[in-house]
Parts: sequence; structure tokens; C-alpha cells
Amino acid sequence: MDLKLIGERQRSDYAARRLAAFATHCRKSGLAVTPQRLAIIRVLLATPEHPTAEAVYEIVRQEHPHISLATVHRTLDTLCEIGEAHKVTPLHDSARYDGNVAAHHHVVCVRCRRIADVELPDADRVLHRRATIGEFRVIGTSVEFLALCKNCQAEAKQNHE
Amino acid sequence: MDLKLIGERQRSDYAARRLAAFATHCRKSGLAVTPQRLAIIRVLLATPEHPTAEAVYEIVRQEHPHISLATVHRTLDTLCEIGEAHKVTPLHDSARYDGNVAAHHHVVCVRCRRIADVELPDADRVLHRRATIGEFRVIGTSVEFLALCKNCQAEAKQNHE
DNA sequence: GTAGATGCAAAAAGTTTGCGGTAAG
DNA sequence: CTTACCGCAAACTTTTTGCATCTAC
Repeated sequence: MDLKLIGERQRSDYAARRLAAFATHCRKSGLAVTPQRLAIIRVLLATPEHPTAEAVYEIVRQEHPHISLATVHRTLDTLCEIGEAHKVTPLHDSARYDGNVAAHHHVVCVRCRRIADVELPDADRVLHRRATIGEFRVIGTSVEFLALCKNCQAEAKQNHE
Repeated sequence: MDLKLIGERQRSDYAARRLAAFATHCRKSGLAVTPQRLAIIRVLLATPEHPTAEAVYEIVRQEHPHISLATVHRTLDTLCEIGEAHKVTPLHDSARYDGNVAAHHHVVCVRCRRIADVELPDADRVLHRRATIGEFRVIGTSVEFLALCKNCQAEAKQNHE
């Protein structure tokens, strides 16, 4: 099965391209290109760490000692809205529990955060082989489908018309 | 591709079996079988909702008006420790951001919460076909490998010896 | 009877918001 | 010059913790 960690060279090439296009993309989206926004996208593109807002703040602060944590939160949200960043954790805001401890997967409505269980025997066959990825020893695999549920499809349509 | 939402009958059969075994499993794990724990596992097994602690609390409270939210939090943690429940959101405690907005997947160390990017062209081919699951319209797919990183493998070993 | 579990209240951790001053376009 | 942005402080939400009491075994 074809599967690998994303390498450092690959990431830094990608980062350079994205940084070059950043100012243009901001203006196209109606956003001002502020030093804070530049500093934050630079940190995000430079690290493989998938940082928290707090972690980004600690790094950005080294060059912008006056920046506030609130700005970092607002900026990260903004970057996600224009597609310059992703939240790795769409459900981070409160823990969700599942009584079903058998192997299965989830579909999550990105709008109302409803979650439903999904069976996916094919993917399990594809995914379960591999016991390590680089330095990581794999102990479980879960597929998360981001989606819109029926209700939210309807409401999203209304809001756009 | 074989893929479906898990049905209601299938879930309630499973719940009945699990509930029957619950007390035994608690005692085997050295846990007291308290009315609060029973009430909470019953709620978890009865709902397809993947509830938050708060949501479990609201339901349990109808029969145990004196239960406290702290107990619900503690109990859900405990249930996860003995494998009677799962957190759908292993990274819920703070939002994590990613500057890489190209399609890719993640491996997460369940101990130190380090995250690394993973490429998975095979799975993308398997997963990308499907545009709907039941009533959900799929807009993205992400695979999360739960794992132990090298450091944490070593430390986990030490702690068990 | 005793160790472990619970309830309550307070604290901690993470995120959001209101507002007056500031800077990008 | 104007609008949007930022910093600060306060508020809010979710989760954790300390401690006295209670209960399952």
C-alpha cells in the first residue's frame, strides 16, 4: 500500500509557493495584508507541527512582541475562511463520546456537527495492513467524512440565495 | 464501494449485548458498579448522537437529578480508559491548525498529540468516489491514523515495566 | 469498615467579544 | 480619509481539581 509521511523538501517548496501568493489572495478576498497576518501565515507554512493558536502565538511573539493571542485566534479563523489554512480538528470545541467501540468510521456535518457511524469494510481492508508509518506505530485508523447533512444542505442553499 | 450508515436495529442489538456485560467488565477492571456509571453507559449505548458530556448530563439528570456534571466528565473518561467508550475527538482539547491545504491525511500520536502529514494516494482513490452517504453530502474525507510516535513508544514501554 | 466514587464549588484552560485606538488601502 | 484591523481586558465555555461526604463491596 502506497503511504508515506510528507517529506521536508516537499513541504518547504509548497510553503514558498503559497507564501508568494498570499498577499494577492488576501486582497482578492477583501482582506488587508497586515504584518500580523503575514507573520502568522509564515509560521503556519514553516512548521510541520500542526500548532495550536497558543503555539503560533509563542512563535510570532518573538518578532511581534505586542501581538495579542486574540489576534492570533481571529487570524487563524480568517485564514481558514479564505482557505489559506485548515483546522485539523473540526470538532475540537467539545469532546464527543461514542458507546460503539467496534471498529467503524464517522461522517460529520461541518455545519451542525451531527455525527453518524459509517461502516467501510473496503477501506478497512486497505488501511489495516500497515502497522507503522515512518516513526509512528499505528494502533488504529479512523476515516472521517466531512459532509453536510440533509437539513444543513437546505439551510446552506437558502443562505446563499 | 461498500459503505453504509450503521442501522438502528444493528445498533440496538449491539447495545443490549454490551449493557449485559457491563457490570462484569467493571468489576474485572476494579471499578465499582455505581448507579451513575450504569446510567451513563445506558445513555451512551442508547443514542446514535455521539453526545458531549453536557448532553449526556442533561439526559442522565432526568433520572438522577443530583448527579453532577463533573461526575459525567470523570465517568466518560473512566469508560474510555476501560474501553467501554471512545472519544470521537482525541484532539478536542485545543484547535490545531495546518498550513497545508492540499488533500492529505494525518497520523496522530495519542500520547503526546504530535501530528504528522501523510500521503495516501491509494485510499484517496478508494474514498473519493462516493459523494453521498445516506442523507449526508460528502465534501471531504480525512483519514486519521492513531499511533504512538517513537518517543512515546519508548516511554510507554518504561511505564509498563 | 475501607477504598474508591460522588457532589459541590472553585480553578484552570481555551476561545470569543466589545471597544477605543491604529494602520492599510 | 475611511474602513477594517488590532490590542487589551473582560466574558464565556468546557473541563479539571480539591475536598468533604457517601456508598459499593
